Amino acid sequence: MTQDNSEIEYLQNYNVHDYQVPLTSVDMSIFTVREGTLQVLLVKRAEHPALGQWALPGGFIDIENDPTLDYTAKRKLKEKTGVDTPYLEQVATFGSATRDPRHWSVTVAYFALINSSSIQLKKSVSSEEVVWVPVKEVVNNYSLAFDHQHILNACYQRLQGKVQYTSLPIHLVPDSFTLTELQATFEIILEKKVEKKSFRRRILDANIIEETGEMRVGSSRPAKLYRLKNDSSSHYFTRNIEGPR
Amino acid sequence: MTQDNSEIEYLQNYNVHDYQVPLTSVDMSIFTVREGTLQVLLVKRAEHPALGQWALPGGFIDIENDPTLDYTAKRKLKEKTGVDTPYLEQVATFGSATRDPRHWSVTVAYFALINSSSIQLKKSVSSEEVVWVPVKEVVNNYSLAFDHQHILNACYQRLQGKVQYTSLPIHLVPDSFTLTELQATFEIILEKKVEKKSFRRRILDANIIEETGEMRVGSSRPAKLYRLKNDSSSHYFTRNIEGPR
DNA sequence: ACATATAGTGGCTTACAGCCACTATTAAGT
DNA sequence: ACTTAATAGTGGCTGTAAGCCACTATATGT
Repeated sequence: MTQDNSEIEYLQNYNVHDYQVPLTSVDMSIFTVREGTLQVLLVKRAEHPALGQWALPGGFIDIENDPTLDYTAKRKLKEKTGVDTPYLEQVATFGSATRDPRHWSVTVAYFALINSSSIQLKKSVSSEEVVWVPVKEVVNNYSLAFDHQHILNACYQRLQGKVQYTSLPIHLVPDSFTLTELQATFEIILEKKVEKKSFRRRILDANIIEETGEMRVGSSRPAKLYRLKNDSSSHYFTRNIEGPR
Repeated sequence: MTQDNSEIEYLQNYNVHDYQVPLTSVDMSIFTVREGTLQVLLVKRAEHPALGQWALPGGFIDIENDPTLDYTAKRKLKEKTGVDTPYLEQVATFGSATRDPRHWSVTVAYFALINSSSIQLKKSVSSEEVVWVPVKEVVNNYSLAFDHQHILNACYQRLQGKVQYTSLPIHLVPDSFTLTELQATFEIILEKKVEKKSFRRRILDANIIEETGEMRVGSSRPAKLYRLKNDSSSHYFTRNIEGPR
């Protein structure tokens, strides 16, 4: 069915402000692994409401300039970190009459994974106060603005859950990495040890990484460096990683 | 940090209509298994825009009366089907400048699973035209309003994906069911045969159902009837179901 | 009684994760 | 030069849950 005259007329007379609509925003958990822990980026709110409180970065959709919701998320990420091509995943949407003191409000939560070598970039981008904080610390003894604690929890649980059966942590290590470094990243997120042999079999059999030809040299036997293969997205395993009992 | 005077003042002067906000709605894929296929409920749009086209049931958040987004979804479901306590899961949120001709628009997609014995109820609830259509048919040769085809696809893929490692189809069979009936439901969604013995082991070992004590009698050996155990949510298996090669 | 049909099981095979000890390869210390 | 420490990487067995398929069990219909 195509547009007829009555539809054209309807659209001409349509005015958004005739309706009560919720506020709609995007909030993100930007994760990285630094200093041996999973950390999340927080900003200190520079405006009302919740002025001065720590919060997840986010903001309203820019109706004039954002073509899509994903674009809004990417824009926010770039504003805070300077990072352009992260792993970005939509997690869930939270909406209620009470989560924002201003109005009925809806927020779409995303998480982004950026590797620790990208995070230099963030410093000079914005004048806001911005910090990296270990997720565990935030979950246990921080108080974030609005329901951001709850949102962060949802993002963290999604991440932790997916690490059981995907190769997501590849996006948290630098472009070239050793298997031991990758395993350590898995262990940090899972909060448990992973068995070396089965980990290596799993990753190698998945056929998602390739040797760079280079080696990482240190104070002992050098290790092969790998990179992500086609830059294709994530691999899904058919079994969960279990780890030693 | 608690509210100070400047925050109170800010909130008093706040007016939603000073800002450009997107329209925000909820759309749902309501699934059931009927006549041996997975079907989805469609409504014929009775209003502009896309008047007369088939669409997923959904609508705007009722700012005055809906406390949460989930409530909006439940309300819509009840309006269309009369069903009160379905399995309801949020799938994803789609937002762009172009998906609705009226305005920048955001929609939160849910799917609901209801069992085939509940669907009597739907008839008299609303005067709108409402139909059950096999999902495969819609995906292949229907044209739905807005981006609803795309939304349906996302819901369908989420469902199909989760059936590999959860017990979701329990919500698509009547309150008491035989293992063979449950297996058939899995097979319909997965679009492949499932091996009888391993299916039964898997479900029984998960400890999520219990015998009712009754039997389903037919034209051959009667089968034990089971019910969902604690009404607890879904079980997650650590391995995907594979099915015969 | 016997055929038919579906319910339900026994017991082997297969796939892949865990386990753990063994070998390999480097830098640093003497 | 040789030894030690340290981390990289592997061989080969065990364990778990899925697949396979033939077998038994229990009803109805004639």
